[in-house]
Amino acid sequence: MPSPDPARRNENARRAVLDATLDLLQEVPYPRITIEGIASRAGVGKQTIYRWWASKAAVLFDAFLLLSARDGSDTPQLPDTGDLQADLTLVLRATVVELNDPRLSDPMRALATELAQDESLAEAYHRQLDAPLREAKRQRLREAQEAGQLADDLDLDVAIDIIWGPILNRWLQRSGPLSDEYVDALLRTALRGMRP
Amino acid sequence: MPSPDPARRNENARRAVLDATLDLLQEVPYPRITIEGIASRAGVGKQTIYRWWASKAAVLFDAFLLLSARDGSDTPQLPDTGDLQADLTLVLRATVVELNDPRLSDPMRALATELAQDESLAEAYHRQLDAPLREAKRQRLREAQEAGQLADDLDLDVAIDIIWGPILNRWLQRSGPLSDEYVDALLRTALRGMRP
Amino acid sequence: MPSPDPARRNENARRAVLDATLDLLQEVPYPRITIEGIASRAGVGKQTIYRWWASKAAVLFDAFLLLSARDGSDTPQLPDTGDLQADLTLVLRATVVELNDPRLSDPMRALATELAQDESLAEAYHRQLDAPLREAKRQRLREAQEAGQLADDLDLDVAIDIIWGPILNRWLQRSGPLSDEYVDALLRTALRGMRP
Amino acid sequence: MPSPDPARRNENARRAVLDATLDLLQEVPYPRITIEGIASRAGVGKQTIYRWWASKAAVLFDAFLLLSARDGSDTPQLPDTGDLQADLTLVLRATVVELNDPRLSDPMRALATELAQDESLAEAYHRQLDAPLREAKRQRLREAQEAGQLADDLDLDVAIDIIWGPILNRWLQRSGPLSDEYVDALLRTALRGMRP
DNA sequence: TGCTAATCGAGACGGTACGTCAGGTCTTTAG
DNA sequence: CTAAAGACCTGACGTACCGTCTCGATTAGCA
Repeated sequence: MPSPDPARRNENARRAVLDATLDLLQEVPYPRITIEGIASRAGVGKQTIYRWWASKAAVLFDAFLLLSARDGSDTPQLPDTGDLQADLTLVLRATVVELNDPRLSDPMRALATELAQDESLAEAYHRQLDAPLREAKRQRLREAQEAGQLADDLDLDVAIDIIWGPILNRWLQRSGPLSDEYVDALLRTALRGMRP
Repeated sequence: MPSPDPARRNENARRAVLDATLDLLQEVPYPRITIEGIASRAGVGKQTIYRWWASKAAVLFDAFLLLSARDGSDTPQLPDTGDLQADLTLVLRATVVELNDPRLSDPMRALATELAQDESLAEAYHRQLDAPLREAKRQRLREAQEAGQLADDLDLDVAIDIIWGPILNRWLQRSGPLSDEYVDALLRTALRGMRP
Repeated sequence: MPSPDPARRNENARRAVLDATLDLLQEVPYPRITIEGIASRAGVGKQTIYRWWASKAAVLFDAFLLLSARDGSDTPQLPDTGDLQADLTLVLRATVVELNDPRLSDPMRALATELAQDESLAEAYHRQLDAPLREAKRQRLREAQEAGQLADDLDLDVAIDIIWGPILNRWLQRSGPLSDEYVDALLRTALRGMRP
Repeated sequence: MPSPDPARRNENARRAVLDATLDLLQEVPYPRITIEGIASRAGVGKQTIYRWWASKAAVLFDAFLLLSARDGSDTPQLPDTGDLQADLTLVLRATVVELNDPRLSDPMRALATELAQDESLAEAYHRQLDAPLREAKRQRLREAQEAGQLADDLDLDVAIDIIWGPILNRWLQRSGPLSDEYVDALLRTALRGMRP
């Protein structure tokens, strides 16, 4: 039972599957999306999906890779005007807009729930999708640290968690609305703990 | 088509369903648990489940209510030795132990993913399960605030999010290990931003 | 588990069940009639049906008894003008009209299929419903025999089967249309074999 | 929603279903046979049955086609020794043996009750199963007619009904035992009416 | 530039679970 | 104790998808 030869893979079919998945995510709640539905929407045989992807979650994941490659640059970067709080306010407010937009929020939720259930998928996610983003955040904080705006002994990964964790948690668990005021209050308190 | 009369509900059947659900959660990953499986394990007809619960998630939710009522007291409370950081360290370390224990972690993950997908269930969760816990946290912080250990203008809900959000997010997204060191580093930075 | 005491039986409930059954037979094909449907239509508890009847077929049977008692006299009789062929033509044409009328044909079909499947019900049918009718037929033939219109050695039960069997069979198996012409042709040939 | 492509039909599955049906008919009263039971006995998915057959009755019908194709020749024929009464006695006694044998009688009863309830099935039955048999009967009678043993003006279809109808009716309605004596008495009277 | 082997769309297949319906039993409340 | 009501366990219904499989009909890489 040899695994399929990637060289012979039909790129059209691959794109059709991922596009169909993204389309369906706009129309149907993720749990009700089926492999058969994706195949039929993509005009593709079911076997073509089973040949190249291990699970519905794997398709979803690749669809996200495609989406990210589409609108994000390859090496994401946070703005750096020198004013950390202002820059983060900008970034987090933009994030909040995205998280409040069903077109982005629904697919993200789908991926998030798959990550929560599937350890190996979570690993792939953190390596391929989250890592570059996290590195950009870390880089921005490092620059602030080097500029003396953050404490020298601050653990930057903890800092990232403190800044982004509350928002992501509030979003995913629906524990409250995500507003600009919330972002401001969060950043005010969070950053206060990080200054020298 | 009248909805069933709660007065005639068989408490034995209700308990059997919830117990079976909790049992199965120890054995089978939540997505592979089925209504049929619960019914058969509970020695109950499928219709009895469909009569009283709207979905598998609703059963899961009630099972959690039962579980919480079982080992948590009715009005949870955080320890108060006067030393906020020490108390929170204790609490968070205990939380981390729970989150690292599959017996608790797996069911919680199941509920968390359902909350992420189902708005009305999330509402019920926050009202019935999360609210009392959150109130306990708020109460503990308020006492610290009144004792002058926290800034007067601190938004306690934001504070709660900053303290617990990073941990829950890291746990659910599997973005990194949950260790005592992480708890300590998190609390150190988080609380520093909240002091007067 | 004593069987119920017939003396305490509620006649209203009994009639309501049988009437509901007859009503439903006008509206729904017999195989899709359910005990629950009868009970609900009759405004009667399911248990009341299960207490007094052994099966849906038993209810059907009693409904027929009621129906027969209603429009047939207690001791049915065939016309006797002295002209056997004319009398039988009259009777069979009337029978054919009934068998072509869905309002009568459908319930009869229902009973017929139950008889074919359930030996004890068939026995009850022949004893309670068919016997008087058959006796009337036998009586009419006997009179013809005594009047010298039929052979002395003719087995009257065979004669009855030859006269009515083809019609009933054609009706139940739908092997052809039931018309007056068919009745006439049938009677002509059948009776020719029975004359002295 | 196109109907399935017969070219892709799996003959093994088809045979397994029909064989399983015939097997079950030997073991379980027809009304208690279920599609699930057939599927499981045949080692076949339920959907495979629902894909190719419209109802349990349709499966039963095809099983009968198979059975008939098995032991009956393609073009059945009645014996012709020149002595019509002797030939028919032979045939009807054989029929009576079959009708008294549960292995044949039970499935026939099942089909007969379905025919009584389902007009389109009855049509298919008469076209595919009954017609050739009836033609053979008609042919045998025609030859007797041409040999001057039957009246020239005899309607052969009525004659067939008079000969076979009483037996089938007595069998299906269980109105009396089917014995050789009954066959003889029946034939004696019936044929007497048909001679020139 | 054909050969040939893998991929492709299609969809039948053996299964599992779905959510519904009804069967027959049991319990509750009222008369 | 009967009866209406209806919850209960059971099991079958007919449907939807699962993941595997087979079927021609393209391809795409090698010979």
